[in-house]
Amino acid sequence: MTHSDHPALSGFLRRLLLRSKLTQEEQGAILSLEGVTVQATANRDLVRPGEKVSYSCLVIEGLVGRYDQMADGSRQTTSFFIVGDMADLQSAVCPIAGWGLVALTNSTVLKVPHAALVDISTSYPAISRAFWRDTVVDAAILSKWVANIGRKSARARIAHVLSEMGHRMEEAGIGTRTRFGFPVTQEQLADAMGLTSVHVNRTLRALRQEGAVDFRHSVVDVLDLERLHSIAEFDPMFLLLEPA
Amino acid sequence: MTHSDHPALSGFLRRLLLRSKLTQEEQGAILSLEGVTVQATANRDLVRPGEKVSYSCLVIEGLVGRYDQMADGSRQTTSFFIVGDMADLQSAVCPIAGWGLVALTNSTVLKVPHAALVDISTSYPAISRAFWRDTVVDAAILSKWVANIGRKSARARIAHVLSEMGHRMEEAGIGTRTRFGFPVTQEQLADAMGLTSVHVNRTLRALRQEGAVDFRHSVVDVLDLERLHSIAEFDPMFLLLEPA
DNA sequence: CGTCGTCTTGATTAACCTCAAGAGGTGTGG
DNA sequence: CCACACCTCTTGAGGTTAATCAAGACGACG
Repeated sequence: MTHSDHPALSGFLRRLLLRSKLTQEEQGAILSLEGVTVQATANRDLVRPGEKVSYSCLVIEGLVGRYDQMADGSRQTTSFFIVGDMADLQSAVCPIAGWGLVALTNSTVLKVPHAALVDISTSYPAISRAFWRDTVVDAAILSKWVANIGRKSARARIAHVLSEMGHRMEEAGIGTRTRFGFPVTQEQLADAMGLTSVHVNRTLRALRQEGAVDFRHSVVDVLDLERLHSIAEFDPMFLLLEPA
Repeated sequence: MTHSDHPALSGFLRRLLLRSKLTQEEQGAILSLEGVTVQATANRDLVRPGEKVSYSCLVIEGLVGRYDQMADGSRQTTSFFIVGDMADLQSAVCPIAGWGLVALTNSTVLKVPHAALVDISTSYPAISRAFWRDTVVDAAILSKWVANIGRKSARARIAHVLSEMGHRMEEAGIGTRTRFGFPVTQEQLADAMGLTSVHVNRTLRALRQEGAVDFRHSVVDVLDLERLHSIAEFDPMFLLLEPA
C-alpha cells in the first residue's frame, strides 16, 4: 500500500467534485484511500475478461480501455479511461464482469481495494451517491456510443469520439478541447468505433481535408470546433455535468 | 400517491434481490415506496430527451424503451425495460439526461419520487449499494450492446438481443427463455439494433428458416436455444448475476 | 368492409470491409 | 551511427453487407 493522499487520488476527487458536492471530511476520506501502484506496457491486460477482481483501477498515467472480445478474435472497445478515471469503479459492487481492461499505451494504475471503497461508501452516504453517479456517467457515455455506432456514419462517429475525449480531457485538466494528446493507434480507434483501421484512416484524412480535425502522431488538433461538433451532432449535455 | 406495498414494487424488489442481499427491514422500505401510476399508449414519450425529472419510472405493465434521437429523425433505442425494471433509476442522482423514455406498447408505469429513493438509500447503505448495482447491470447490458452493434452481423445481433430478452423475461418471471411475449414491431427492433426494418425482416426470416428462432405476432419462440446462443455468442455472465 | 399500420419482397445503391502492397517511423543491436 | 526489424500508416482494387426506394400483401380494428 502506498501512503495516504496519493497525488493520483486528487485527480479522482476532482472528477467526483465535477458532479457531486462533498464535505471536507468526505473529501479527506477519498484522499486517504490507499492502493498498490502497478505499471503496464501497451496492450497488456489489466483485467482479463471474466476475471474476478477485488480492487478497482484508478488511472494515474496513460490510457486504459474496456473491451469485449468476440469469438473470431475481433475486439470492441467500449470505453476509454483517462488520468483520474476509476476504470472499473463498478467492480466494487459487481466483482465479476464479462469485459476486460487493457492498457492502450504504457500506463500506471492504482489498484484500490473494493473493501476500502465499500467502507467509505457505507460510512458516507454522499460518497455512495457520488460513486453511484460516477457509474451513471459511465452508462450515459455508453448509451451515447450505442447511438453513435448504431446510427451514425464513420465520419460522424469519429468526430463524436474526438469531441467527447476533448471535452473529458479538458474537464480532467490534461489538455484543451481543441488540442490534446490521445495516444491510440488507428487500429485501436477502429476497435472503439466498430470500424476497420483502413476505414478509420480514410475517414481521418477526410476530416483533416475538410478542415475539421487533424489527428496525427497521438495528438488531436481540432481545426474547427464548431464544424467538428456539427459533424458529430455533439452535445456535451450527455456528460451529465449537473452537480447535485 | 398510491398506498404502500403496491404490487408492482414486489417485481422491483425481486429484481434487486437477484443481485443484492437485503434484510427484512430493507425489503420493507422498498415495498413501502409510494408513487403515482400513469398509463401511456404505444409510442408516447414518458420522458422527453433532455427533460429534467423528479421521479423514476418503474414499469408495471408493458414495455418501455430508452432512446437517442438523431438530427435526421432516426432513432437508436439503447435499452428495453420490462415489468419490474426501474427504467431510469439513475435519474435519482442525475435528473437531467440526454435520452428519452418511450412506451413501446401500451404501458403502465409507477412514477416514484427521487426524494423517496434518495431517502431510503441514505438510510440504508445496503439499499444504496443495491441501487448502484442495478445501475451497473444496466451499464453492463449497454456495454454488450456496443459490442454487438459494433462488431456483429445483423444475424448475430438479433439472435443476441432475443437471447438477452429471454433471459431477462425468465428472470423476471414473465415467460421462459424459450418462449416469451415481446411486443415490438420490426421497426422498433431495427431502431434497437442499428438496422433498418427491411433488413430486420429479412434477417428474422433467415433465423426462422435455419430453425433457430421464430419471432412473429409479438411472441418469441426459440426453436433451438443452443443454436441461437451459438449464433449470438451469448453468455449470460454479462448480466452479472452474482448476489453480494 | 374499409383503413391504417405492419410485414414482405424485389431491385438498385452506398457504405464499409477485405486483401494486398508499399511507405513512413521508431527502437534496437551490431 | 547505421542497418534492420517491426509496427503503424497509407493507398488501391474489388467484394459484401446492409441501406434505400418502391410496391403489394397481410392483419387488426373500427
